[in-house]
Parts: sequence; structure tokens; C-alpha cells
Amino acid sequence: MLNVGNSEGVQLQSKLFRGFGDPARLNILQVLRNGPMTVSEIVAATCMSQSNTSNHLRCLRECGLVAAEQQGKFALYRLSDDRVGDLLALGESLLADVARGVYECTRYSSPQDISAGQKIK
Amino acid sequence: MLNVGNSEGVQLQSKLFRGFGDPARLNILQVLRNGPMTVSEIVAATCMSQSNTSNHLRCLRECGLVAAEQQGKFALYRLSDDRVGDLLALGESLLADVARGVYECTRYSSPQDISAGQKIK
DNA sequence: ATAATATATCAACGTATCATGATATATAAA
DNA sequence: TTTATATATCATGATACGTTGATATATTAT
Repeated sequence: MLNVGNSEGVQLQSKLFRGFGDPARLNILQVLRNGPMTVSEIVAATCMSQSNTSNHLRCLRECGLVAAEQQGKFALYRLSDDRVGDLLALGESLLADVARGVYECTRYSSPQDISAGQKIK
Repeated sequence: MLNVGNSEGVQLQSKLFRGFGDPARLNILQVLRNGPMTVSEIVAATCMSQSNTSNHLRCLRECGLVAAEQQGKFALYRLSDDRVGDLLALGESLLADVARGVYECTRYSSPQDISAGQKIK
């Protein structure tokens, strides 16, 4: 029953950033910077499965990071706000200077990097 | 600069954003916006345990989001780059417009809100 | 009508991740 | 020296998360 990040603002903001913190969702957001895309196009661009893409799109849509527009049997998704792209750009700018540290960070970090590395036993 | 859109760039950037996506780490980053603080001060400001704070500080430090300076038996932490604060500010700005959606998003979202939060009445 | 296409939904399982708690290290004071 | 204070480390248990795969829904074509 710990109260980590007890402030409502921190909780909400962490959920917002979590939208950017998952590789699959970030991948979707990045490809949408090129302009609106249908789900099929996003699937092709990200090489993710259809259900996985749709699952994450729902999350991104509910969180207001992307917006969807139904067009016949297609669903056209777009970044909902310029600041979403701004955040991605700012993240890129920052990453350009801290990339080495991020890459080497193994604690509380990306699972793929750990499993790809040597196992310690 | 990074070629975002490729999978490696997305992986790295997702790790970067994950630094902001955890409530505990975000809490630390937010309090550090007020200026450099020792670990004890961060512990007091965030109401987190000492070991938990230290664990997350290590991650943030290794990822280059914060910098530490040893001063006697104290360790003074600060945000490493202005863009870290910029990202937080931009997140707040965006959140001001999408907060309702973020709050209601239950899939791929913050665990504390579900388990510790009050049920819908 | 049926079939094909596009997207959404959701349960379930494997695993990454977090907080804890004990311990280690280091510096400063007594 | 011993004690207190400050911070770091790390194994571990609990659980939240993401992918998969099956299925549902909806629209368009035949």
C-alpha cells in the first residue's frame, strides 16, 4: 500500500509517458509522424501483428495520443496533437546526447536488451 | 542524429521514455526540477523508501537523465540536461488536454490506480 | 446471399519489472 | 576506536504488462 508517486499529477503524467515508453506504442507513434495511416498500413510499417497493433492503438486512442477516423471499413489514425510529435522530437534530441548511457542501462530497462546479453548464473 | 523509425532507434527511445513512464522515477525527476537535491532530500520529498529511491536514481543516472555529484557523505543529484525539464513541461502541457482520457485508460496503464484505487461507485 | 477484407476484442500465459528488506560501503562524528 | 549517518547493492516475491491466438464485428465485393 505504498504511495509511490502519490501525487495525482505524477500518476497521470507517468501514464502519459508510458504511452511513449513501450517499444510497440512508440513505434506506432513514430510511423504516424509521417501522416495519417490506416491500421493495415501501421501493421505493415511496424511489422507488428494486427491484434497487437490494434490493442496498442486502443490504448493510445483512449489516452488521447492518437485519434481515429472511421472511413468505410478502414480506420485512419493520426497523432492527436502537435505536442505528441514535439515530445518525440524532443526525446530524439535528448537521446542524441544520452544514447550511450541509455543503451547501457540494464536495470529497469528494456527486456530485449537483457535477454540478448549474457546470462549471469 | 538518430535514425528514428528503425527498430534500434525505437528501442533506445522507448528506454529513454521509460525513464519518465514509471511513477517513482517521474516523481524523482519532478522534484529535481526544483533544483539539486541529496538522496535524503529526494526520499523525503517523494515519500519513497531509501533503497527504492536509490535503485531508481541509479537507473536515471545510468540513462543520463540525472547527474550525481559526491559531496562528502552526501550525493547531490540534479537533472542532467535542460531538455529533461523541457520534456516534463511538454508532458504537462499535453496532459492538460488529454488528462481525462489518460485517467480513464485502463489497458496497459498504471497498476497502482487499479489495485489501490477505489472502485467505481 | 456468401466471401473477403479490415479492424476490434479479450482471455491467457510467459516474463519483465517493481518495491521490499537485508546488507554492504563509505564518510563523519563522538 | 565505535557509533551514527548517508547512500548503494542486490536477491526475491508479487504482480503488472505485452504478445499471441482465437474470435467477434463491420463493411465491401461478388
